[in-house]
Amino acid sequence: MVDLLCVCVAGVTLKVMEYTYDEDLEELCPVCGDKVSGYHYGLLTCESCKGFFKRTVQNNKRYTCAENQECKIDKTQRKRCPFCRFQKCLNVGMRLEDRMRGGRNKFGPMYKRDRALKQQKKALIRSNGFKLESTAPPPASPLQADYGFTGTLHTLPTISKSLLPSTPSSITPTDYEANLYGPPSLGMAMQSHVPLTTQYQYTAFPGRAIKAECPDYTSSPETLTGYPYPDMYPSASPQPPSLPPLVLELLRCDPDELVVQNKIVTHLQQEQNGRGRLEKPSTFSLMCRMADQTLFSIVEWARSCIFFKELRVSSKLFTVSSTQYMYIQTPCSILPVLQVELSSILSQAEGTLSSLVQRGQELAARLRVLQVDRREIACLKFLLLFNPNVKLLENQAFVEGVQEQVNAALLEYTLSAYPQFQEKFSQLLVRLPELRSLSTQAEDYLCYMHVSGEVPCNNLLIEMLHAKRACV
DNA sequence: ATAGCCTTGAAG
DNA sequence: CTTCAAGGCTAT
Repeated sequence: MVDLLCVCVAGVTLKVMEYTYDEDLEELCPVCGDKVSGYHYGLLTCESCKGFFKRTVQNNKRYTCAENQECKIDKTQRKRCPFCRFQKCLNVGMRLEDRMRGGRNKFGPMYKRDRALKQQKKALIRSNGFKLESTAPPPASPLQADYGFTGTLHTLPTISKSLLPSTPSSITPTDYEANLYGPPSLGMAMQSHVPLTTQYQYTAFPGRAIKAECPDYTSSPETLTGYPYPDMYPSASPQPPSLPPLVLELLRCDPDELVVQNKIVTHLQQEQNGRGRLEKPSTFSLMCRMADQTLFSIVEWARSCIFFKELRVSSKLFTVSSTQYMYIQTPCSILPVLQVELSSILSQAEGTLSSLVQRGQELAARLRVLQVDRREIACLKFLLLFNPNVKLLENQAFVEGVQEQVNAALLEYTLSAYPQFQEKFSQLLVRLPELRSLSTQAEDYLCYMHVSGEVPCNNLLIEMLHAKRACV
């Protein structure tokens, strides 16, 4: 249970704006911005860039750039510098991998997965009325001319199907989506409840005087999967202490870790099943995909949570620059299910990654010592999401208000739940900067890997990265 | 050389 | 059978 407590940090900025329906969701060619005509050589591109890439490779063309090899490529200027155009083709991920005329080639399963990913994104946007603002493709970096063409595309580790827990053998797009959004109890819990949005004005903390009757299931420790009340700090009475209303509310929209974990595992299995067992394992790629799925869960959570909804009403465009977001338990509990040993990651991974994992584990260990329970985790997540230190937020006052409220609720809770451990509150808060710095390090690493072309394309993680660079 | 349209043909 | 990306063709 709590011994599985572990931390996954996503260095993430969610740039969110109210979605207007006249804005088209159509994809643009990542090379020149023209209209896409389908998947070509690994990704969605326009007809002309497809033809250009084909000609270049088929006829073994060599171009030279008259400028500094950093020409802008767009629809009107794409003819100007074939060198830079081809460079961009490679940089955005066009590949000639064992292609064949007609039919489905090796890219086939990848296209399918990519489509599924886009479906997810669309559904996310539709369902919450937000648009995840993703920005232009990565800046064309001066990579070696012979960059690419070798397997950065198919590097997911082979996960033996037979060893994994059983999953539905096939998932239709509909099933897939349903699976993504989980049981209705997760996201919908909010809507079926009293309109608490009015209860928690950011200016006024409802006050400790208000004691909830706690009719809710969240008040019963037995139903809190994974985070039982530690017996080490027994409260005076056999019944659980009543929770501050805000803590209750935060818990209510906090998804069950196991459910989240299951969703991610299922997705990874599905991916792997569509991929076959031939490909070589790559730890990094697996972790990217894991992180990517974790992100979906984060977005899910954020959109269903109380204060986030408030923000949306009060501001047209804002950036939840929660740069640091803690996700509990993900890698350490998922990896064993996937039959991947953490130690093997540490040995396989090169320096930076393994030091990241190590730091994460150390932090997790420190949290473990604190016996963080589920209610506290729910609070910590909010404290990370609504981070007033990030100046990009428009409604600074609101964010600070949230911080204040959550802080107060957490303090109240820890004091009443763990009277023997008076410093628990401050001990918890002291971990936040560590989390943030780990998150930043993870982000930098991801950025570096992305520039080197190592991150699988069409990764939500990367989109977030771009969104962040764009608004800093 | 470019880019829009056409044909092919494996996979579902 | 249909789908749809790779490759071919050709007016610009």
